[in-house]
Amino acid sequence: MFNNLAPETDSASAPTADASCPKEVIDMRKFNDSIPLKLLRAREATMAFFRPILQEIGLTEQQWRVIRALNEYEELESKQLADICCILSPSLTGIINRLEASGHIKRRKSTEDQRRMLISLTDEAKTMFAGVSPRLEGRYHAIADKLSAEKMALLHELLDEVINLEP
Amino acid sequence: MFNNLAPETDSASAPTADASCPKEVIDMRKFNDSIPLKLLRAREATMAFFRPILQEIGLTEQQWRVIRALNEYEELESKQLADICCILSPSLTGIINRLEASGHIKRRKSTEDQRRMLISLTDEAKTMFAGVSPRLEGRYHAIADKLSAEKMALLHELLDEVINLEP
DNA sequence: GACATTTATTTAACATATTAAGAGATCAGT
DNA sequence: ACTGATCTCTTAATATGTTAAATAAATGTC
Repeated sequence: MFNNLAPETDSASAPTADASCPKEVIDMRKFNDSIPLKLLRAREATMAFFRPILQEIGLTEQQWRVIRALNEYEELESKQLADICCILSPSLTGIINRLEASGHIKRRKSTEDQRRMLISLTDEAKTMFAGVSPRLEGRYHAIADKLSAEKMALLHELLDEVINLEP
Repeated sequence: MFNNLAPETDSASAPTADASCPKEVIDMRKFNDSIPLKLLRAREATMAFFRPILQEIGLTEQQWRVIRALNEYEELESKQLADICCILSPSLTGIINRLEASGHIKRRKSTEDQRRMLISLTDEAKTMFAGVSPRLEGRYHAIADKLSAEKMALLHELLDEVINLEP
């Protein structure tokens, strides 16, 4: 039997601790124990520290990720950018277009391989990045402080291992 | 899905080790050390275990999350579902509509509060869930095995702490 | 050197994320 | 009972996620 019944009231059954879980389904994880969901929630929790600042400067998470990568690698191909930023190519196409239209990035074609598109930040974007980056770094430190540096380091290690998992 | 960086060909600058990094910014994290990005990558890595199965049955991640929650809580309000599944209400509206159109869920209005929409699985969806769930559980165990149960438990603890962080 | 095969990027079609605003229902205080 | 605030859900507008397919340039093979 796979269905475990939640207690029924009319409108809502709260996330019950449910101590009456039968042994046949003892290994069945509860909904909230899902690792992918927890990773999603954890990401939301951390992004909550940065979102207000990004919203203030009118950039989305993904746009900032692209700008941050370009600030570090100077010039990148579209595919490299997609890999680094964890954004699929079709999504990146739109992001690049909008960032170019807003004057944050510039593009040129590789002279060797006409397929490749090389992307880099404009001077204005570099200046903007330098101005905003400290504030975001501050929020990052806030996270590390609240969690403790030790746990933060441990989390990094574990996440690296998870990232390297392959089906 | 997200491969590593391709080797540099054109004029693209590699992940600059940049020995000339001044001390003022010695604590500036490299791009790939961002916790939100790592959480995103880790989530991708884990979802890679499940995605093929979900694609096989023609359901998206979010749709499956909703179905999984309803299977556990039997009947939920739209807002409860949004909270549990970590999906914003406007997104959930569409998901609910599509899941209803495809015969996976049914909805009724609360008799007490005409604002509230109560949602539950159809019998067909319950049967489908019971059939597919074991396969997904198997993939879940594959993750736990590759990572080790101890690290898995540790990761759960750390993620719970991160989730409870507040700006 | 013609040809099928790869590779980088884009387009298309649909689903979801995000923020703001709107329509209805309920509740609080008067 | 009346008004205003609050709550639930939906709609709207824009941006991104996801898969498949198209385009064009480079590569490999015979």
